[in-house]
Amino acid sequence: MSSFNQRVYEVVKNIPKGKVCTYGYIALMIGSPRASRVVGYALHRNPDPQNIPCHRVVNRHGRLAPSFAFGGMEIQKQLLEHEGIKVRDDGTVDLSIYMDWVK
DNA sequence: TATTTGACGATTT
DNA sequence: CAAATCGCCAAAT
Repeated sequence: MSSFNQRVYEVVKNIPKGKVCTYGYIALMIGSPRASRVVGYALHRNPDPQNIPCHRVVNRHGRLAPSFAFGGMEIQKQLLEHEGIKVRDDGTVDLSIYMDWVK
């Protein structure tokens, strides 16, 4: 119980619809501000894709995962737009707008 | 069982 | 201002 991965999973689930979050912030929420790496890796394994909308998680620049996201950035981009999030051609989102829920 | 690496981020040099 | 290094934890080899 209380595994690291579990906490990441819970925080990501807690992300409001139409908003995004960064790996670093999730790490901060679980109590390890420097475990952003582990957060990303935890989502990489994605133990529960049904409840873990990885497409809502971006890096601190608001950029989507460049390597891969469940099939391609295009899909992620569409999912984000589907939630009402504007995604630039670069695959970046305005953290000033979509991250204000934490502030 | 031990070592290496991996969707990142902050700090230090 | 830029580059390099440290920190975090788990999974794969």
